[in-house]
Amino acid sequence: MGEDSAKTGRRPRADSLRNRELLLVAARGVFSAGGPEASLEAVARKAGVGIATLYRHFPTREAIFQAVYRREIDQLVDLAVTLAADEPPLEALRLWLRASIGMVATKKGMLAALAPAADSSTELFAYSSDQLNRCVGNLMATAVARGEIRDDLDSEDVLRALIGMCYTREQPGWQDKVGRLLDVFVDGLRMRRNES
Amino acid sequence: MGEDSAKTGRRPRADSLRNRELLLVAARGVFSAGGPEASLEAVARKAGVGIATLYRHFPTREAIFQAVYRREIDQLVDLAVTLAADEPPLEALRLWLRASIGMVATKKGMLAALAPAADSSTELFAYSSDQLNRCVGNLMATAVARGEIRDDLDSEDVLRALIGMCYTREQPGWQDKVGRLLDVFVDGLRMRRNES
DNA sequence: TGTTATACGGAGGAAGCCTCCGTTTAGCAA
DNA sequence: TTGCTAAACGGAGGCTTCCTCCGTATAACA
Repeated sequence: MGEDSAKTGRRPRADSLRNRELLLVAARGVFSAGGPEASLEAVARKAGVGIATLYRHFPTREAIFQAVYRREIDQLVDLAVTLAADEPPLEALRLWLRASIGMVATKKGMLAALAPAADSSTELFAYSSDQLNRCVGNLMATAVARGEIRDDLDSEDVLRALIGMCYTREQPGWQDKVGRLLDVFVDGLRMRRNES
Repeated sequence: MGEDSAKTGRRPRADSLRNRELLLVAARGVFSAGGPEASLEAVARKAGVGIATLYRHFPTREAIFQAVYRREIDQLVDLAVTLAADEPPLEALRLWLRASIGMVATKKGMLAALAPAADSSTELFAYSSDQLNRCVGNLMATAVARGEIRDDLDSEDVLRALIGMCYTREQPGWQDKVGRLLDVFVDGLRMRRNES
């Protein structure tokens, strides 16, 4: 598989990289929709590869979860940077929180799934908490500096609100509902200045 | 099945009652050991009945979980009463907490398993919280009245300690470890009077 | 002791888990 | 380009679990 080929100096095969990518994308979709119980065969099917290919890239259920989750975190970090550059501070925060809903959907499954194997996953969990706090903290700091939002909350408060809202039981369409709740929440963060 | 036979006035069959009992006992054992993922077929095997019998008594996975859990709670309530009558207050509390470990082992699985179906299970959850708090509260009150333990903790604190300790990751033999931790905790509750 | 509602057991089809193995293909060197 | 080979691929197949259906057995009642 990909990692091993590094030993021999030969470049990893293009199809291997491509399939790994396809699997991660498929897994994200499947796990977000169906939780961590979702079948690995469904992931392979959605990715359009054989089941053996999935197992070759990710020997255990946990392995593919971790890979998906870590990538989600990294993408959120990138997104935070992009939004901070391109959007007004408050809007950046709002958009970032909305984008995070999908991540929490995946993660919710992860928490249960990762529980058995403590070692590697607690490390990943610590890493992710750290990264997310940093993102929210930066977005908030900018908005506070511009006087756009109140300054008496910290990043952990906001993250807690996000996660708490996502725990509204998963009816069909829950992600939209949470999105709306988040908009209201962000609106509540705003400094009231000169409103009619 | 058992419930339905009430409609016709005919008494429920003895074998039906017996099998239901066997299934509950077996399920308790299987779920405690293996979490809620444990196979229902394993439960039926352990109970020595056919798989269809299990499904007849408990049409869904959730149904058997709820039945097991509710029974656990009720047994703990009874145990609290018995211990309060038969043992010195502090010892009663200690023994009750130790007995609770098994319940938490079952429940840990339940929380995850019940999550999908919110309605019935939140009711059960509220019921159980209430019952357990009452038990601990009574045991503690007696011990406090006798001056055996400190009086600056309430029943929720102690329950939280119990549950928190049980979340030490499930290595083989975790129940024993938690038992020892609990003993230490209970020892910490004691009033220090005249020790050498 | 006979009748019948009731419950029982297990076969069996569907789906998932994971492994093994014959086939294909991408990288590299000639 | 061509050929070699490590590397990756797909899917069959053995196993387990889920859940249902149905023929058989038996407990309750008359």
